[in-house]
Amino acid sequence: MKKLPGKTVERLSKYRRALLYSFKSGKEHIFSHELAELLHITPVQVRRDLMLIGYTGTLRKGYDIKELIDRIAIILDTEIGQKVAVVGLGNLGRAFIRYFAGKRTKLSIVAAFDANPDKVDTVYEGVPCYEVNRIAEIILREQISIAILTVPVNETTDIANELIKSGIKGILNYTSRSINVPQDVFLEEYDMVTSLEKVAYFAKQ
Amino acid sequence: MKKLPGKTVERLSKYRRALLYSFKSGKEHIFSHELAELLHITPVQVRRDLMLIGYTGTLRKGYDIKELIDRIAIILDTEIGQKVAVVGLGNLGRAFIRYFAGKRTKLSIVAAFDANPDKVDTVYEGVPCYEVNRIAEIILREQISIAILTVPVNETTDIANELIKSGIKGILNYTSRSINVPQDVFLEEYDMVTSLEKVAYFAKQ
DNA sequence: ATAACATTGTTATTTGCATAACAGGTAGAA
DNA sequence: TTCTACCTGTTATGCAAATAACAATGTTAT
Repeated sequence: MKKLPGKTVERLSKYRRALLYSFKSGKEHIFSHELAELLHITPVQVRRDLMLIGYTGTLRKGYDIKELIDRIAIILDTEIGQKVAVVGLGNLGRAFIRYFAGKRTKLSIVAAFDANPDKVDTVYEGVPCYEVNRIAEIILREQISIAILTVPVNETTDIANELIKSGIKGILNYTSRSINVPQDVFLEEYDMVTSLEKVAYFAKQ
Repeated sequence: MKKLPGKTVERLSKYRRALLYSFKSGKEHIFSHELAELLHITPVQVRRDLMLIGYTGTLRKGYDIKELIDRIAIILDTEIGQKVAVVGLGNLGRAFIRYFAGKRTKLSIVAAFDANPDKVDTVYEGVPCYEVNRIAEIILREQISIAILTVPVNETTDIANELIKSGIKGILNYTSRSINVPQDVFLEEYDMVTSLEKVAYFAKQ
């Protein structure tokens, strides 16, 4: 399928979670305005997104929740799943691991890396922590395709290059240092401090 | 001054950090292409942003780093500073507190809240943790205007409403449940799981 | 002196995305 | 039946932001 807009992909992820929640509570069909309300967006936005993935509802009942969940899974997931590594086992890295622990999704965190010897060779929520110099080895062995980068800022560039050399396909960079990636590596950067400063700016006066 | 575009505000935050870093290493002037390189954006973008805040460089030396830092501070900061609360002292909340601990900026985290009795009345990195039912009281007493929301998903809505009732001006919501705010409250939402799923989507094939 | 160059500041164009408008269709009521 | 109400799906418009194009200006080299 043709690549979808990034924002649509983000919403699909959110739709799915909302739908799973509704489905668990026994609901079988949902209207665009109901789904929209859960995400605080407009019904038109919902219908437009679903149009893009070619899913079509029924006029009187809206969308079949189970079908739609499956449809989104076809778009977002891969058959065999994707493996993820957390690089930097600080508070942020642990937050990620905790969230995914025990959830059986197609995304699984299978390794963590840290420079601190106290953390190396421990297991956090089922995820083993390796020494950072083993990145290439473990990524290859475990077939990891995605890395979450939560290391201290001055290590960012080196670690990022190591990840790229190791054949990673996607990086989620939470450090405040922007990184460079080749065209075939997808990069998403998010800076918590910047977000807070943005909120502060718009919250004043 | 007229409100700036959100994206420009975000970049101003990043410019400032890069500039502070350059200034510390002894640099006094910087060209748009140098600043651009640090953030991995284009020089045009830099100049356009600086045009919007009305700062003008010199033709041969580029921008005066110190002056520019001060100029950005006028835009982003307030005279007396803004106080921030972290609601939910989990891994994510601690990550935020740690980052700001000891940094003397105009944004200071002055309170944390948590429902867990083991955490209440402890101090993390200099930030006292209060029971969640004291939100209104502490926000008023400490004149807190910004809240970072990192509570478990099912508590999100109630806590958000409590914050709004208490007169908060900006909320940074990291839970996966979207919230509703009145017009005069600025809301920024970020969902780490969605971001990871987005990276996974674009990283496949 | 003047041409070539490097850099800033501004205007114009393009792009991606959200919003709005509307066309189509089915169930139920009158 | 026929009308109304209420959905969905699609096309059209508007908006914000990024990119591109270009005008202005001072510096250096010839």
